[in-house]
Amino acid sequence: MGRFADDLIASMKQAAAHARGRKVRGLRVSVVEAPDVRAIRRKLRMSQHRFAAAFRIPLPTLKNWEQGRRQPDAPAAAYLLAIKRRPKEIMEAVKG
Amino acid sequence: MGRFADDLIASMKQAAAHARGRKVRGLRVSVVEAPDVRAIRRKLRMSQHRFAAAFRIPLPTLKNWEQGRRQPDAPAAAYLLAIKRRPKEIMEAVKG
DNA sequence: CAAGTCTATGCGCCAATGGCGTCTACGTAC
DNA sequence: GTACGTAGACGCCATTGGCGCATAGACTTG
Repeated sequence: MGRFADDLIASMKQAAAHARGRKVRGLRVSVVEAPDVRAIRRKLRMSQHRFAAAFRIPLPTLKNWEQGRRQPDAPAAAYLLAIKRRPKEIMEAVKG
Repeated sequence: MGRFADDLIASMKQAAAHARGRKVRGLRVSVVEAPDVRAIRRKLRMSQHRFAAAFRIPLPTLKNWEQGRRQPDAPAAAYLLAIKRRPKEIMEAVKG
């Protein structure tokens, strides 16, 4: 299987997990839809490593999100939304 | 005591908590210094309620941070850093 | 003065996440 | 072949996220 197939599978797992339980933290429901981290990253053409470094997200955490093993909590979801919409500005803002 | 004295006390509590244990999550140390949330918010002249809403941070979470009861995790710290440096852009980015 | 509103502190509670390490697997290049 | 970089999978623990409720000032209004 190629990369795309793997991605599809991963996405489906995420979708399944997403549809299954919408609880995010403390039994509640998230207000902001957690953006698709991988899609955002791929769009920026960055490896997990670089993406994590650029936005100061611990690599294991990013992996957890992309693999659907963990769900970004509310502040993280907001952060990702901001990254999605203004990647360059955010990258600049958190640099150095 | 006035508002400023209260703020000072709160800040000192935070400072104490900060100096005491530098662990952030999973026994490790944070790379990004967690910005002073209250300072950022005050600078924007927003109430906790509005600040939380504007940046999609759950109000209780914001309170925990400001009271020094909890420490923003790495992604949250990065988010706060971004907010500190480009408040308006971020606010715009996560709006709607 | 009292009543109501807004703002913020303090704290208990639970499940979920953050964060790390390790192992495995795939591709490409040397 | 071997080395390297990227990424998926999973175990583990302490800490946080997230909520609710009670309390306490400050400011306005009746």
